Amino acid sequence: MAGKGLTRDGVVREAIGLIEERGLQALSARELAARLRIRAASLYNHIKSMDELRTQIAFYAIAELRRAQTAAIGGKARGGAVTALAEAYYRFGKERPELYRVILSLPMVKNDALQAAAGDIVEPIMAALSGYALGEDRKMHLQRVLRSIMHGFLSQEEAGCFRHFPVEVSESYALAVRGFILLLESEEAETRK
Amino acid sequence: MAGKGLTRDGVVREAIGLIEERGLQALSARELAARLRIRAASLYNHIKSMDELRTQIAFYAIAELRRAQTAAIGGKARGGAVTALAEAYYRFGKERPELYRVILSLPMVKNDALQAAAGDIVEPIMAALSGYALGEDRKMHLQRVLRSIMHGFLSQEEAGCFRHFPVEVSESYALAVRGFILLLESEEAETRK
DNA sequence: ATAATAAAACTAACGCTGTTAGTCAAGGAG
DNA sequence: CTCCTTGACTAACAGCGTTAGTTTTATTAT
Repeated sequence: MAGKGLTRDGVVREAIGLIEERGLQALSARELAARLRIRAASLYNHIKSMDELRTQIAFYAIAELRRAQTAAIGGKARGGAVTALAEAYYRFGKERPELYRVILSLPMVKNDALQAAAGDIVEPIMAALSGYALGEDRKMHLQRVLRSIMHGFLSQEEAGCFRHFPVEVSESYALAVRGFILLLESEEAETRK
Repeated sequence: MAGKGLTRDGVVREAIGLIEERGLQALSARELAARLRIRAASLYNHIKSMDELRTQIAFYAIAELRRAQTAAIGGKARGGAVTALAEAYYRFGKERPELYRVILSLPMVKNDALQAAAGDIVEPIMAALSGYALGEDRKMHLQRVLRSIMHGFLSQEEAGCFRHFPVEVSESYALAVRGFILLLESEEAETRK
């Protein structure tokens, strides 16, 4: 091995650090290279392209989000699990905004492996719904609904759409989650009948 | 007046055409200029910057979305109005995907006037909810919820998150809307009590 | 220890991006 | 007819990601 002991993961980690510190749009080849005390061209000994790097970062972001959600539902069931999951999702968006931005910016990229990874977020949600007596298809539909609510809410708050009206944002979110649980119970009753 | 009768609105319109034809990321100063049979630098006689142009495009996109929603709820009330609104929103995302992408990409930009315009989308939604007996604050919360559902759903579908599971996407959306109406009725009952 | 090898750094350059400065030509107003 | 504004132009800059080709450096084998 030659060089400065720099590894591919080290580059990714430095990129994440840069993003969390100075924002997603501050990530550039030259800026990242400077942080690593390297010239921009040398980055290409470790990564294939900046796009691939961004994909790698997205993998990390998705894994972190998934971890937070899985941890949140531990030991809980039904409404409690759903509420905890939704809160964990929200907290992630708030505490690591730049990392969450990476996930928000995914629609722009078209990458099969990444889309599959994004599907990983499905699992904890399905787990949270497992306490409800629902068919697999129904559960899948409902999982999409919950994901839409959480993702949509954070997107809009990030965009500043909620800023101009003087009613509590957290209350709106709680209401949304409550509505989802209502739907869950209604669907469960429908299934049982 | 000198030049080729080119106006600021003409530039914006050409940019929208370019975006709808070749995609949001195909929009560049030189590409747009070429379409107008002009050099890139000459664009700056009509627009202040590419960012300002993008903002202008976003204004248009938001106005169009709002128009579609307002038209959809015409003559309808309560559940019918909400369903029609949600369908119109979904259809807009499907029929003019690149224009909708512009709205999706808004979070990245921080622009006060634009955020205010984004608030315009509130109006038709509030109108759709007007048939329900709800306090103003409650209505505002619920408007946020519906917007989150619609926006979140299209975001995720755009991102390809729904692609890997063989259950109908439109059914998931219909379920989400049904759930929202359930919440609406529940909140109305709460208010009346 | 020294020579060979492979990894990782380097410099230089290309084509792309948005943008500014300075110039020139053409149409309308006094 | 002249003035002057308007909108086009050319030339250039700094930044971006990226590639090719070269040199350094660290490890391994002799």
